[in-house]
Amino acid sequence: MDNSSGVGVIDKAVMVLDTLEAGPTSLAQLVAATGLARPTVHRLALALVHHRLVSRDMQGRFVLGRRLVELAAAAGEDRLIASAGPVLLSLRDATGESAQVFRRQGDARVCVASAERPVGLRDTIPVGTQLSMKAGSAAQVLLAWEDHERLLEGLRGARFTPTVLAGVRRRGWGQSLGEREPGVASVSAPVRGPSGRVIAAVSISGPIERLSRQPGRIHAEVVVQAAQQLTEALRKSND
Amino acid sequence: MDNSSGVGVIDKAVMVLDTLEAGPTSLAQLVAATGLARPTVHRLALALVHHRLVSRDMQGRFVLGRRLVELAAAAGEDRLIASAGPVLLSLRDATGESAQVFRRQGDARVCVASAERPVGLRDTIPVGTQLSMKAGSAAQVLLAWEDHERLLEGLRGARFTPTVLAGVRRRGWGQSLGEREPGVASVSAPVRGPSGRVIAAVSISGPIERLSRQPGRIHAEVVVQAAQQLTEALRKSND
DNA sequence: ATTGACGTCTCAATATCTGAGATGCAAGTC
DNA sequence: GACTTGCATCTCAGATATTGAGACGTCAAT
Repeated sequence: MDNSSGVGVIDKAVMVLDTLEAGPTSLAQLVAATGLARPTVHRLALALVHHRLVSRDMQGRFVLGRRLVELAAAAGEDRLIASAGPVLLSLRDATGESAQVFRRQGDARVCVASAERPVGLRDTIPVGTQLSMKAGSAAQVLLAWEDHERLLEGLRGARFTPTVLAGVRRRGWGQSLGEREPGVASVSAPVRGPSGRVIAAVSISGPIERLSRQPGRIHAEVVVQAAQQLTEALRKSND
Repeated sequence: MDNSSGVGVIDKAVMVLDTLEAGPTSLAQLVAATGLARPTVHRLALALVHHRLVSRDMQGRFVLGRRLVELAAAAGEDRLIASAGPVLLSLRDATGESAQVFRRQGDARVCVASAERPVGLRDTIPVGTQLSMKAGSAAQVLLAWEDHERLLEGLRGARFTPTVLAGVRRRGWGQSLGEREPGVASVSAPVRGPSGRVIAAVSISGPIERLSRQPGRIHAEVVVQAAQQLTEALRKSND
């Protein structure tokens, strides 16, 4: 494989990062592994330290830095949001309701993607909105597959019960009526990461009058399908 | 803050990565955000794409790349291993037994750090060793706090039972006698990440003759303390 | 058909990067 | 204590890699 990108300094800096992937590495070892001149490696490594892409351990060895974890988190978020767009548009059109993707963030859930029903009575949840983990079908789904203790902690003060969460796990989806806001119904299903763990929830929401008092009966199938499409899309873009 | 590292190309490349942290960005937007000349940004961005630190979405916009996730995973592993060393040495000395840290990897657990008892009858588990998730106190601890379905899946074919795992959750530690290997006893406790989730297990292991048929009764306290020290060390190095 | 915005490419000029060699320090050996 | 070795850090003359103005191609809007 041609390893030259056309920008020599970046090629060399990446050689340093690649070498550090194996673990803490002294300057001498970096020189040996990269084949570069010692002052060159020294200067590049210090530049990467300056930008927190690399740091130094107690023995002065170079190690990969925290900034990489920050950038990686942003990269992961990008992929979820990129994949969610078309899936939510399809779901909105199939159901005629607004559709969203939520992620958990501590004691709240955050809307990270949204496709709104364009006309008439509709539930509007702008991207970035933080909602409670104590109410709503998305909260149920984000909680249902947590470990026992976190599940019990999450249920404290919640508008739903352990029995409801057991139902969510059995059926693979959740529904709510007026939990987050009077008059609003919703249906949600889990998005799973490559390891199978629930990382997000796909939801539709709208007025009870239109979604009925059993919104899951009508809409669960397409919501579950949309969530599975998103799970598949994320798995594929890992390859 | 002085933003110049002494290597101009790296400074500029990092400006591009920093800008992309906010999400998919066109070339024009990168030019505006970085203040660099258009061909410069173009060349640097293509070089980062070449090394998979950046990629392009369906609209041709630049996005943070998958290589960052790979490097971040390595960075995380580095920190666990770096923090584990002194903790395991203390634990080995306090108990007189070999001490290890295990992480889960699919259907196996892997020893990522180890401090061996130097003399006499001892249990040796070299770093990198893969062991079963179906036997041993570390397997119990890595499994006990999983969600209900993953917990049930993990119990299939296991040498321990749901009742044993409930005890692990209640006490905060697990013990085993001859599960992984006849004549070997072990005690393990959970290491938790910043979100509180179990990410690794601290263990001691040795002959039943020395550890007794109730190794937890004697050693659980220091194993739990060692695991909590490691949890704290990881939390601190996030700041 | 024309215009404007954007992405991509070229290449002369020069600013940056390189790396040989020097220096400082710590650890090991005698 | 003196000496040697190995490693990290620093300097700076010279080479070259990088820069960015300008050209070109494409596409969407008018």
